[in-house]
Amino acid sequence: MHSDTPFLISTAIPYVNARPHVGFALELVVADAIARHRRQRGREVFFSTGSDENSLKNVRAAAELGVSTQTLVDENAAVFARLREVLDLSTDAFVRTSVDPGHRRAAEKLWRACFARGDIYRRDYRGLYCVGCEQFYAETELLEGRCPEHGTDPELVEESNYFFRLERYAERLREGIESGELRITPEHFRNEVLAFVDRGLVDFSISRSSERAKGWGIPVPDDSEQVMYVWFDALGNYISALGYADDGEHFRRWWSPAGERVHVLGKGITRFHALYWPAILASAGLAWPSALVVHGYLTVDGNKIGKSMGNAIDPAAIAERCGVDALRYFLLRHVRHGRDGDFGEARVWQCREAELANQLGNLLNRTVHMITRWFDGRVPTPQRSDPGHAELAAQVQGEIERAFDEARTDDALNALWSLVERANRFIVERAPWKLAKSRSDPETEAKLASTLYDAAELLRLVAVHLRPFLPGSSAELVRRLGLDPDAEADWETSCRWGGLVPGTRVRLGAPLFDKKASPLAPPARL
RNA sequence: GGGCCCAUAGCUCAGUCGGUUAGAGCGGCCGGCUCAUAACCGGUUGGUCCCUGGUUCGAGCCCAGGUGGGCCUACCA
Repeated sequence: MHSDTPFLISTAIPYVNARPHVGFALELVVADAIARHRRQRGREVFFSTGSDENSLKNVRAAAELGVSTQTLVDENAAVFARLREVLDLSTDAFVRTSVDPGHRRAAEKLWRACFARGDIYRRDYRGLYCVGCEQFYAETELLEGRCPEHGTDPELVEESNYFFRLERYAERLREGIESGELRITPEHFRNEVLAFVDRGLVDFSISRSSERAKGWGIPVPDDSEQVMYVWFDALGNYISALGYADDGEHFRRWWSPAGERVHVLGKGITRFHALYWPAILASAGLAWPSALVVHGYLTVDGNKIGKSMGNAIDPAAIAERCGVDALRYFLLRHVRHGRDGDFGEARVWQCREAELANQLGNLLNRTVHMITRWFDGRVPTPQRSDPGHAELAAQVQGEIERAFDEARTDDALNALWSLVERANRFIVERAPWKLAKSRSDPETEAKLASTLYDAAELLRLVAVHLRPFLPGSSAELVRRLGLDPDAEADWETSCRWGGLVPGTRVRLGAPLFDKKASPLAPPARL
């Protein structure tokens, strides 16, 4: 893989009818870790996110609050955009579908391209429509003829909409997914999509009457009576972020078949990304995404997250109390890739204390203290490093690379943690505090020096690998080891054992993860 | 109604192709150590593998039927 191959990564763009909750923080953080990891390995990365503002749900939410739709959307989009700082994200673009001029033009251009291909046609449609839900229901979905959400009688609505010829792309989609042209991870979501294709794909509606949409949304080109179905315009954000509307150099570079194009999304919208979106792209003569990374949903203390449940946790509040890195750490290690996971502030505190403070923070502290005390704060020269350490370094690097290839951040962190565990065990085995009592013996002195070098070098490797996950803590770790966090380093070189130069001056400092910060004393039993 | 996913230790989860005594981390308990943030290290405790039936010499794993939870459900087939 050439280092100049472009790597594009995106999150889905959420509705902004309410404030963000931790579930979306998971998606952002997973995408961010992947983006940072690829940059670290020398790739050029473009990481985009944004907000889906043309949804009818936003219109409804605004009406309930008695504010204009644009006002609601502006305010909430700002809160989502602020997550960049709150969650320490490395995003390069934030697309706002209701205000970015480039987005509207991109959606129009995409529509026209599909239309020119003959994949968009008009058809009469009649269905049972619930005004409360703003959506159509099949008869079988109704409960005793009534809306399952509201218990009201649906209206029989008849209108003419535009449709996309999905059926035409069924075989093309199946082949692309089976061959891995479009990778879907984890595999069980790929299987679900293929099973869905097997049952037959039918054309889908891509517009609504302007009246039903309350005038909100992007008008269909050359037909002001209709607005685009929100999914058509929302999916387009991935290319409007790159400047598709102007077909400039930036767009051609990043949405190029030569690079990688990865979408990170929640399991609920897999179908839109695995079928509708590639079909639209194929119709418009554009490349497909190369991979979909599908994540599961979070529950909170075992309960589904919902506004009506009043348990929509604000990720900013968690980051404020526990620290961004503890939140990122929990989401990236303790929520398994592609699976649902349970979130709770007590869980974050618990792993912050047990793993971040006790295992990692204390490892740094004890190592720096010993070097300061016995070697005047300078990393000693090792006579002979433990040969197992170079081997471990290579093994961990390989495991992390393989895990990231499949977006398994949890496994990558597990692999990384074996370095932390190894270092703590190694220190106890060597018992440097005993060696320090017989320093007049050259053999003992050499052993002491080698022991502390190895501990510090293991910590350097931890910092290298921790960087995509906990960028702030990684940088601080690097500073404590007396190195420059901003120094650019080649991936292979930085992963190799022995990078720490003897004589480097380490720095004492406040605990990396201060346990006194925990409000939960004692930590909750889980 | 249909499609799909999940269920293994108190908690979070591994468990390969069906193969001997079902594993890890966290928590609990006991011990060691004193460099360190009362941290660290070792040992140990802990199981109705959701239920019922089937296939098999042998099932956590395969098959059928249930139970519980989750996601999707399109002009429906």
